[in-house]
Amino acid sequence: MNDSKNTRSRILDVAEELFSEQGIDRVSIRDITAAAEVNLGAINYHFGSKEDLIAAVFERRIVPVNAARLVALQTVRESTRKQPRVEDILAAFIRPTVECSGGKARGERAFSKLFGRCLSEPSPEVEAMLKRQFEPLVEQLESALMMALPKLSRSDIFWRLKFTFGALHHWHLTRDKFLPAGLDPGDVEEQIQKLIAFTAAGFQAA
Amino acid sequence: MNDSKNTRSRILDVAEELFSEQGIDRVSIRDITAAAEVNLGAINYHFGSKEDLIAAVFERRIVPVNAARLVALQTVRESTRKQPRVEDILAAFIRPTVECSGGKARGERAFSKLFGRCLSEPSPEVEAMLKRQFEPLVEQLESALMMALPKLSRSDIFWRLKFTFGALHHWHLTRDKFLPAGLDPGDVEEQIQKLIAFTAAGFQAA
DNA sequence: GAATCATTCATACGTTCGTTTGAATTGGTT
DNA sequence: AACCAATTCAAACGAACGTATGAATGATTC
Repeated sequence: MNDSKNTRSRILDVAEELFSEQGIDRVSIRDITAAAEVNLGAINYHFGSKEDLIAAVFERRIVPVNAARLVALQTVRESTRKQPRVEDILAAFIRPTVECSGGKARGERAFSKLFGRCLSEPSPEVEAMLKRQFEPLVEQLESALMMALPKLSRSDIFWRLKFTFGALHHWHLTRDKFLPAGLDPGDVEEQIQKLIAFTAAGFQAA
Repeated sequence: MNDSKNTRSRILDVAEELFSEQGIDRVSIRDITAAAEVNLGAINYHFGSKEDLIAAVFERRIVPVNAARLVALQTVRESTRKQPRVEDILAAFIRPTVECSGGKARGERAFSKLFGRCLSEPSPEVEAMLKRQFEPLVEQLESALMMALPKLSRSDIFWRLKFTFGALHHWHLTRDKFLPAGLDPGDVEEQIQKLIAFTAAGFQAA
């Protein structure tokens, strides 16, 4: 068990959790190193700078998620010769964001919030990274949706996809917040099905 | 023309624009006072602290918007004896967020981004303020939606409303970002209609 | 026109931030 | 045992932060 790897990955895990909980700007590298029980200099040694750590934290999650999305999308396209189902396309887009979180418990929640937060982080570096990571995915998504919904204009596809992004990420970000008392939130699978049903119906609106 | 009022409102305007553009945590009070061309001490003098300024900036916009939403919602309920239309309820929820922005141009964009940002700000103070400002509105919204869609469970209403929140706020936050080249974004009215149509269809999903 | 109040101003305080430095420590190789 | 590269460590750096202070300035009232 390499000790360096331990330090590095412990920093990544702690940073992910703190970023998820408080947002990037409210977490100092001293917060991270203290919680990870590593030396203050460890972040700059292993990652170079705070910005590089931020990129590493987000990319560690987003890269495999978007890769899984592209694979799932390709599967949908291949399994249907003519028109893919909207639900299947949206499921290919939505499901990997929960399935790639690995274990459950608080690790899952941290990832979920981190993922939800990434689209609302005001940092220009994060925004540039998002654009890079999401561009090919959005392209494939739009193309698949145009096949599934040939009546829709490019503009309609674009905006409805944006609404879907918003619903998905807001769900990730606040799924354990603002819960009214006495309402059973149900399990994750239920919530995902609700989200897919909601957005699929939105796409199929007249 | 009271000079104090000028300073106070100039601070509010500048703070709103900077918060919208960069997020709360990335804007220092020195940024604000410099852009507003007022003295560094002006913020602490007029508002007490940065936290109080933040609250003032958000509440100045959210209070009238949520008030207008409640009025519009009441109008919908009164104009229909039995079942209100889902589209009308959602319009009562969505339209005030653009109509209360006052003038157009960059002022509107600043308000729009500020509004989109408020739900994703990680500050606990902002979150507490949101809960206070949105609780009565959400109550009315859920009640009206249950009348319009009696087949839906409370849980369904809750989650679909959350998805709607996400779509609305993400639209506000990024409506001039990630626009693909060669796509006419259309005007605001078009986009709102698309959003209402999308979410209304989502609510009416089987 | 003197006194009183609200506002503006320049300046400084203490804290926290990201980063750097150079020495100490570790683990593996010869 | 000696060496070397990788890693950890304590300490310090300058910059930026929110806030506080007391003197100047302006307007209002008597």
